[in-house]
Amino acid sequence: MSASETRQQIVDVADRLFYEHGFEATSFADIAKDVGLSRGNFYYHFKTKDEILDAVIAQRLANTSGMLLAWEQDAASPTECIRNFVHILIANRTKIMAHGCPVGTLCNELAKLDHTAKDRAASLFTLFRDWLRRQFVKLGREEDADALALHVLMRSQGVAALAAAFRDEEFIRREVADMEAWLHAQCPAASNPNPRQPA
Amino acid sequence: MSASETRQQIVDVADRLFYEHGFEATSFADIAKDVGLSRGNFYYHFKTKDEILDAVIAQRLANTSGMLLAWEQDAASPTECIRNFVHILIANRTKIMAHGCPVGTLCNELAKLDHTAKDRAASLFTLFRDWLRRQFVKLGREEDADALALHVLMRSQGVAALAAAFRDEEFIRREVADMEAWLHAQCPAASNPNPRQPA
DNA sequence: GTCTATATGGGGATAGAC
DNA sequence: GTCTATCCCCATATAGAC
Repeated sequence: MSASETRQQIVDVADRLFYEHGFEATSFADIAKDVGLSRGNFYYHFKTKDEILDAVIAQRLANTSGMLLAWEQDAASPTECIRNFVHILIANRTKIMAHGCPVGTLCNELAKLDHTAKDRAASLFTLFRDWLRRQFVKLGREEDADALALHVLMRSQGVAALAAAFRDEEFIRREVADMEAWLHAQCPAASNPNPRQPA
Repeated sequence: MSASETRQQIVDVADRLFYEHGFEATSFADIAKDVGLSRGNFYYHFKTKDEILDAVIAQRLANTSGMLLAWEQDAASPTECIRNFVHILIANRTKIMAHGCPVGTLCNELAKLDHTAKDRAASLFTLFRDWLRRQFVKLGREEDADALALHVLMRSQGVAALAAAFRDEEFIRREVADMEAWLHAQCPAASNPNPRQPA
């Protein structure tokens, strides 16, 4: 196998394990085992655990950027864009109930560890924040677009946190519906040619 | 020093360190150092790290119960009670911006570790949930009291998570004010003899 | 590029002196 | 009740053969 392919596999596995069990609790041996690599060979690809974390965050930033850009190109309206974001909670409900929000929990852990990468992890939030702000600007809410973006982010974080604590799928669906109602109330005049049902 | 005093000191220090740095990242040596105890002597008071965690959670449950009970006895109305809860975000803003919500981040970590104590940590949420539900019942919202309670909890979790990621105090104050407006809209007929300003 | 073997350090936990 | 000394395991990280 080529070095780049192996490296990619390592990042993919590390990404998943960091999400499922946390950064600190995931050992090199865990990653190597799932990739099917010896611990020794591991260091050919990554010198330190922090290097893997950097690669994982970089990949998440790239994937998230791509996803948001695609949404912006495909969605019929800014409202539809924001709805897409909110519906991540339902689409990923199983994983969220098991492990929480991938971004929120990582930021949490790195902040407690006072890890050097904590700000880069938080920049994942900034990606969503700026993108949401842009949607609200398009909806004519220039003045409080950033506050609205943070409000949507805040709600999704709260839903993910409680959904994980209580393992309550009905709670997720209820709060997503409430966010859609809130969204509609924020921009009542917004065009909405392709309405989607709450669940 | 008596055994019970030393034990209490250990629990207090562990409580703080678990909050500031997380459960796993806090070592026996860290706790012992802050208490002024040798690692060896430590095991006279607690046999395992999980025992300390149990004691910390038990203490948090007791303290929280006491606080909620006192609020219920002192507050002029259920609305005032809920407002007290929401205002924890402002009262503890410095610590929240640094380390997040003590309950949410602990539940998070224990869930990822699949720790046996994760459900007991989540019961801290249940304490708030049941208490909030009771307040909404008093306000005449029997039918959806639990959903409203979860909604308030959800918002406070979301605010704590983002406040920690962005270190934004203004965001906290804005969202607390928004929650108070929401609360007022939920129970417009509720008596409110002692209104409190948003900040 | 992949392996085995190994160095090094930290953390949980124990034994036993005082 | 407190201490020092120590054991054991696991995790990061390295060296060097293949």
